[in-house]
Amino acid sequence: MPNELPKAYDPAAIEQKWADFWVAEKLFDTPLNQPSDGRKPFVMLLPPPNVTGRLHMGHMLNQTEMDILARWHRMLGEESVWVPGTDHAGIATQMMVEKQLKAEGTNRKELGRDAFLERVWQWKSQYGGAITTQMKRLGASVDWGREYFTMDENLSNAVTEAFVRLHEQGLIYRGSYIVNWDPIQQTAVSDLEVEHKETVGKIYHLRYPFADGSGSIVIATTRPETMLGDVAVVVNPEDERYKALVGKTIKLPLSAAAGKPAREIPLLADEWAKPEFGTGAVKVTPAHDPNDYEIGKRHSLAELTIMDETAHIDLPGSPYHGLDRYEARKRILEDLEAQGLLVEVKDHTLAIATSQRSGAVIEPRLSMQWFIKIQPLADKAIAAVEEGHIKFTPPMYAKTYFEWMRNIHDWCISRQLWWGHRIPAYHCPQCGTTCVAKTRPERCGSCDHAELQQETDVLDTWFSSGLLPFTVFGWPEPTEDSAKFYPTDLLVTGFDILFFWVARMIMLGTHFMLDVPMPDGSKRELKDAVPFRDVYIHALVRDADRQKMSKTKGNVIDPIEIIERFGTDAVRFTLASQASPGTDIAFSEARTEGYRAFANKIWNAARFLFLQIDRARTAGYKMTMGAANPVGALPEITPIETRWIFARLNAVTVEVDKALKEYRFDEAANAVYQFFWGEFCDWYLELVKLRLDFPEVKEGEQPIQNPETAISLAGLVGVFEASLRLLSPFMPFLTEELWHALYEGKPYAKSIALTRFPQPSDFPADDTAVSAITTLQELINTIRGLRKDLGVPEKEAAPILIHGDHRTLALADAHRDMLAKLARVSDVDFATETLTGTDARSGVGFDVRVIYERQIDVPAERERLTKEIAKLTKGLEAANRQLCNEAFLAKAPANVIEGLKKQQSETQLLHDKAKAALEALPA
RNA sequence: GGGCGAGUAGCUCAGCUGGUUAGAGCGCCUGCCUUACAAGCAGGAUGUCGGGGGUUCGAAUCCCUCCUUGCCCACCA
Repeated sequence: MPNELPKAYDPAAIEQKWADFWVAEKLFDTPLNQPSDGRKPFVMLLPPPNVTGRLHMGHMLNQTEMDILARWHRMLGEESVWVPGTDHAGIATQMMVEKQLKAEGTNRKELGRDAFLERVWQWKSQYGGAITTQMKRLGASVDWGREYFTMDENLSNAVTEAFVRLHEQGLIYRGSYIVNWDPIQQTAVSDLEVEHKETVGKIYHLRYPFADGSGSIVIATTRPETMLGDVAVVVNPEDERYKALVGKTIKLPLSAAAGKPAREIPLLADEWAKPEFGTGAVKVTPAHDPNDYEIGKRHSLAELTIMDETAHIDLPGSPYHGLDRYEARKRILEDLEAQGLLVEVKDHTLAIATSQRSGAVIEPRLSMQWFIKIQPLADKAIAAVEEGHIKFTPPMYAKTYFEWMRNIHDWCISRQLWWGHRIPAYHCPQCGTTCVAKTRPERCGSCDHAELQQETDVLDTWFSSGLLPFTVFGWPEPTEDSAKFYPTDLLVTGFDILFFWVARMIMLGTHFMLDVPMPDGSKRELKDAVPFRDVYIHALVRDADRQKMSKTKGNVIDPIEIIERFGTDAVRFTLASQASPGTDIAFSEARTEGYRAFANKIWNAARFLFLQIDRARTAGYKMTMGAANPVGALPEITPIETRWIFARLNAVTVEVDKALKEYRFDEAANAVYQFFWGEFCDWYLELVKLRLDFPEVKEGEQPIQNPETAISLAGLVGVFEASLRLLSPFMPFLTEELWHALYEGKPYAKSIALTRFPQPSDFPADDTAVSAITTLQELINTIRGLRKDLGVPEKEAAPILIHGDHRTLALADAHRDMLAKLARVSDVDFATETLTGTDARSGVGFDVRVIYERQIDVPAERERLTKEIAKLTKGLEAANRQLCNEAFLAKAPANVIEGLKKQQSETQLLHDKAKAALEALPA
């Protein structure tokens, strides 16, 4: 029997069961490559977590938001397709396995490329599923039938295809350029993978003597070790101090190597040198600094590489050969000082570039890399957002996006790693030609050599993930899925990958999909080439003190641990209710406790309901549970509170619908919370108890059925069932459990997730009922407050005397039972005159007196009334000021004036009554 | 150096396309085990909306300025 629910809600007892059920039953799977069935699809791509990842609160927030939307759209009857997958995460995964190897006393080079890759796959099959297992525990309603891994064969083929096409289109080039070099990973990384850290370092002024012995020039540098690679010194052509010296030759200190004399380098003029900075003279090291590289190009200078891949000096014959860069710096400074060439050392704040993954200080390095010529892609990506084909929420992120996109640099896509998509380029060892092809060519196209070697570099992980919105649907093949599901509707993600991923998807999506015709064969336009139509950027989840969560601070909240304590639904609700766009979430357990209480409230409301159902059955009432259909008009005899709660349900569904359309998860969550707790539980359940009278059926007697009771019970069940459906996108576990319990294991659908989401049109609005209940609530609240101040004991009933307008009196008269139940009113009597005095209080349409012998606390009442009068006076003054203002009356809209007038007269009334009450107080 | 935000009750945050007397949750105070729920019920207190100036009939909301604070981007030796 359903009423045998435990008294308190225990999420741990039910959640795993439903999580398993949803996956096992493939409830959220959609058929692959089927022609459209005419339904509107709702398509989202889950931002693929790294295969090495563990679930954190950011994931949980992301998945909660996406799941609310996926479930909502699904319940609206749309084909909700939410594609999950994991990213191979080149650097992260390779690091993970290399760490293992190190512990075993070996390394990847010893193992060799093939064996190493085998190890990585082995690692992946063993540990790679951790994060998806955690996702399943969250109840994310993703389509597991479409789960992918970015290194899957089909996706890898698509990556190759994309690379080859870009190369054919002249958008990929290879060349020797200065890149951000990570000396620990020994790979190039893109600009985005570099973090700049403000650090107080030193700036050194070094004296470079002229070769002719005619003097010297002092240069400034923060990296003195790079002087070994200097090929020139430049000064600004307008710099009066140095104008005359330009053209002189410098004898570069410390550059003498075994058997070789010191190198001589020229002093040149270049705009780059800013007279006001440092000494105004800049040393030029083209192979180890991006600016110097440019200078070098302008003056056709040599590019002298002096460091190896591990940032050790690589200058055979030099005394510094083999030294680590910092050791070399130390030695060089010592040697310069010994020669009297170290002029000055000053503190200097600079932004040190470090590698995001390894933390290594980036060493700019000249090396052969692959790049994407980004401008043509960026142009389309900018247009897509400018023209409104992609909408950002919150909109301010569009500004950030434009800012970055308009200052974009070519993207270095090659990585000197082993784990990843290997670049489909082939080098001829004989003639040195490189060709790009989908498959390995038999022979070199230039010299016919037979043994071409594939490029050893792999692609930046973000290259493949940037293609996902179309590759997951089968691109480059023209599939039904692609026709139906591209563009996806929405991307939900964090701002941290706005450039890494979002921007790249937009660039690659608009680029490649523009070439794919529309399902009807027509040419695709930019608006349909975009990878998604909406981007919702969510906040960062911080700890309760607004601190960023980090391992070093030890304030990381583990979602799995927290859901074990509070239940997944409570944690989801916490995140949703805080998810106000543009604001970070300070995750506090206190709040989660509050929502656990909410879950418990729902649970207990269900217990109450089930108890009533059992009582009704015992009394011979027939119960039908199928309430998921529109309610339509209510029968004549339907009591007012049931009319009211249906009208409220109508209003709250409007609110939720509006909020979710705007991605206002907080507003949606607050609306359902307020409705369920503040209205359904606090008022409706209490009121409906008055109708639920089930007399005991004696042996042999025919049960007597009260139609009002029957309709109330049906209303109660109907509203509760609708509430469960309304709540289910937010709290899928609890609602699934209770919904199945309500139908006693024989529900009309396999899951509440497959039912219809409550719609405004399902529930009749009823202004009369709403205003009646509102007035009764006001009356009850007034009586409750008065009783409290009079000191009437909680349990004791007291009679009231009421005076007021006809409508209010009629309501009070007709609903004495409500007053009795909710305000402990023992009897209602009517007065013909205004009621004042210490035991009376006024509402807008009434005065009410509670008859009770104990006198009120006069000083307390005086204080209360004084405060109230002050507040009313303030409001009154404000209103009067406005209403006496000609300009206001002339310019303000009519409805505002009307509203103010009405409010003014009501306030005046309350003010006068309060004033009278105060004056009536005994001295 | 450039860009984008934030400052509202003790705490975390709504409200900000200007319009009635600024809200919620948590916390706090008081009284209640009222047979769905003490993870509960009822009642209560709490804010010159960061400071200053301006626009307007009307400003938490728009503009200027200052203060405090966060984030992103950046090749200044």
